[in-house]
Amino acid sequence: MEADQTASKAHQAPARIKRTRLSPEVRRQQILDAALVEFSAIGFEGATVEKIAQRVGLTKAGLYAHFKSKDAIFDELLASTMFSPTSASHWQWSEGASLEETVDRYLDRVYSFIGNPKAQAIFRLLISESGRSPERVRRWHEQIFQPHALRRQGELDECVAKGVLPENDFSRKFSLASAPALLALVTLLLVGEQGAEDEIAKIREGHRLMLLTLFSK
Amino acid sequence: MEADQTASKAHQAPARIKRTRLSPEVRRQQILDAALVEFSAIGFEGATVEKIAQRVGLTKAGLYAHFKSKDAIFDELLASTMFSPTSASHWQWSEGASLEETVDRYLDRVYSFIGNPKAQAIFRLLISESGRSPERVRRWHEQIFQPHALRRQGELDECVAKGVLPENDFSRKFSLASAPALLALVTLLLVGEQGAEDEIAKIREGHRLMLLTLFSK
Amino acid sequence: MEADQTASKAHQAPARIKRTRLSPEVRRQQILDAALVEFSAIGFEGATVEKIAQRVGLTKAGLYAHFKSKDAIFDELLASTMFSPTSASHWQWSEGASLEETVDRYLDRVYSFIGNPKAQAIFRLLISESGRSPERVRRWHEQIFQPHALRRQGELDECVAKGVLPENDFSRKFSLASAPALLALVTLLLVGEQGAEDEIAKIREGHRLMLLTLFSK
Amino acid sequence: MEADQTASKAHQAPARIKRTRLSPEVRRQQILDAALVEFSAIGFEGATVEKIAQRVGLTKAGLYAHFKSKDAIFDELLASTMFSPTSASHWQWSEGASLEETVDRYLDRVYSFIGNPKAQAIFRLLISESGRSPERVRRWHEQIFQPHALRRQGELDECVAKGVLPENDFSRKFSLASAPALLALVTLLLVGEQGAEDEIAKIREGHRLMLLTLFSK
DNA sequence: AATGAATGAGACTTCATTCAT
DNA sequence: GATGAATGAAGTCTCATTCAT
Repeated sequence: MEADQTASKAHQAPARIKRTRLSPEVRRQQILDAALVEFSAIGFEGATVEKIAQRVGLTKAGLYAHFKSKDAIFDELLASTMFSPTSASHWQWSEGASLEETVDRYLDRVYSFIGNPKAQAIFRLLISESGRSPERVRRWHEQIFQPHALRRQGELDECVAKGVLPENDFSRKFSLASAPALLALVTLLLVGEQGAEDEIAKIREGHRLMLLTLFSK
Repeated sequence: MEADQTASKAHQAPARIKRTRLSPEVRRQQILDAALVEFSAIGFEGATVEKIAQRVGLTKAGLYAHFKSKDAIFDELLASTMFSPTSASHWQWSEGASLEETVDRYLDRVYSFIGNPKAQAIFRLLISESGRSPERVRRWHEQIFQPHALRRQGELDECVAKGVLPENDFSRKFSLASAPALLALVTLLLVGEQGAEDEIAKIREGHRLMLLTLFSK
Repeated sequence: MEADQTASKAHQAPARIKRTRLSPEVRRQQILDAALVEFSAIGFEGATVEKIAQRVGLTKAGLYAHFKSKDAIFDELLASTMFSPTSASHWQWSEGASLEETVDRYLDRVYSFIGNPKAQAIFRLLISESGRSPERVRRWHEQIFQPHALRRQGELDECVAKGVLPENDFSRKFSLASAPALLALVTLLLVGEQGAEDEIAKIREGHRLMLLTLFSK
Repeated sequence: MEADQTASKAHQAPARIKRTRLSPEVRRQQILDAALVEFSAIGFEGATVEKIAQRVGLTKAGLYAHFKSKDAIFDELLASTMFSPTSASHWQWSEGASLEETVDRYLDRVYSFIGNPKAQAIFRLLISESGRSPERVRRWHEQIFQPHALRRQGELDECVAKGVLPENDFSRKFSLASAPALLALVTLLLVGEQGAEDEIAKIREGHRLMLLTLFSK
């Protein structure tokens, strides 16, 4: 089956890069980057070692000098820190900031995050592979996502401590407050970058109102 | 690569039965059902026609008497009405129901829906294939999902009309009010049925509070 | 592999004929006719029972009511009298005919014969299958072609007896005198009906001169 | 359908050899050679990539490293110079040679040529595929055969210029003078090497007389 | 570290043929 | 006699992986 013509740009042109000799670490990282794009675009089974290699400017055999198998690439990909959704803080307290300012800053960060192709790729890959490799995905959730979630919650808690946000059921569970952003991300994937802009804007606006309402007082 | 041992039960050893002759309508539906399970479990590329056929109790060639190609199965799957998330109403107004009762009834339905393996399969498939076949997924969104969303919003509107729910920014956009359920669905997929129960319960509880807060007054 | 677009017209449109109930003999003959077209066009291996059946307005299974197997069709085809190159006489003596008249009458018949799509199909089929089934083709040569050759030679002999043609080495071997017609037939197959007209005309003219020369005196 | 037991020797059980690594040029040529044998023996559709590969001592996948598809092999086969009927001259003038000597030398060459299994294979393949791929065969005729024919005619012309052969309608069209050899080739294919010897001898004898007669004076 | 020819396994698809209706 | 669903075998092609260079 031919994939749609309109496949996302990120996945186009695995054009053969010039042959270069690079340090192992750099190569490994290049390969992981390339693999993320390919795996996310057509899934683990659909992706081919050949294309991943091409994307890095290697032959298949050359790639095998760095990774034992396609599977090993996938494993390392899920384990890699690059797979942490983000390291940038979302909820950031700043001296004398109002609730509105804090919420708007949060929205800026989180909607910028979901617009990031890499984040989209990671999300798609995880959902896709949750069927084929539930164990690995669960492991990712525990080892990569949970710590990330703790950091996010920690940020929120600090905002509460500083009095910028109220202490209530909603500030106690950051993920609930983020749920609309997940809706936006899913919409983005299902509808595509182009068609989703309006819808995303609406979701974001609703998200803003919601946060202001839930965090009011 | 072998998929994890723990792969969801839905995706297991199909049993081969003796040669049976069925009407095209029945067979086609059987095939679509089987295909949904397989595609969702390992993606379109990973799924094999052989297994889909086995699951239906047919040989590969038998399957090809009903569908022109693997691709055609996928196409029809996305187009089939069965792919409409659900036809049961979510927001249901009833004479003299309180806000709490209405919200609880909604939560019952929506969390029962996301617990449904078929719904999970559809969601996973759509996200997975949004990379490989964005056009087809977009089409699904337009032709299958949008009408569904309109029905849901219509239900909500009726509750507002009957005075059960207030008219405000949140009742005007049902998807916003559903966002936490999406979070629950994603959590379910990433963590697995077993491990996610507690988390789901927490999300649901937060969801409930959120709705009561947003719809209060 | 897709065959050329330009495939000979004779092989086009195996359009489904209306379903009719016919006597076995008629059906068998229809099937043989259809099989000749298909076999000749793409060879025994390339031809499909399905298409042969369609061409007759039957389903595959229906065809099997008349022939035990694809192979049996082929066998009967080679054995059928229809496979005799022609039953019309080539060399025909007539009272007081001149050499030129006799030769021209012969040329009319033989060049009309090689222009006949059925004759072309038979020739192509025999050459093609001489690799796959040499035994069967040899049998055809013995049992179908040789008698035919004898008849042709008999006709020639009669012309000699009547004094229309001289008795010499060339009148003793009709096939030698026909060789240029074979050249024309092969040219026709290799170049196609359209492109070969001029060439055929030239060959025929040469053929005429040759016969007049060899049979002169 | 099993082909006859008596299928020509050229088309028999290929032996598998250990893994060998050869240069692309060598392999490609090996593959083309093998393909000619297989295609000619059972036609393009009947031939299998597996057998062609085996004949070369490769696996299917190995073969696909050199050719994109079965079709591509066929294309290149028809285009390859090896497909030129022969490069050796047929009509060769030599100082003071008599007509008889010149004719006999010609007959030696041309009957040796049609006895060559490769020539037979090419002829059979072209006739067979003239149904399935008329365009390609026509192209072969134009680009490969025509130049060959010109060379042959040129040789004849030189014999005329040197006074060895007369200038007349028959020396002006070499193909006419060759027609009996074509008859011999076709007889060879239809009857088989063994059974045709006598017949071939007779045709050749007739051919000789014919040439001497037509070229006399 | 890198290549490219080679491999074995397996995927999709087609087809001659059967069988219950 | 005819049908259409079903089958088993086989064919083309792809792909992860190996190995000699």
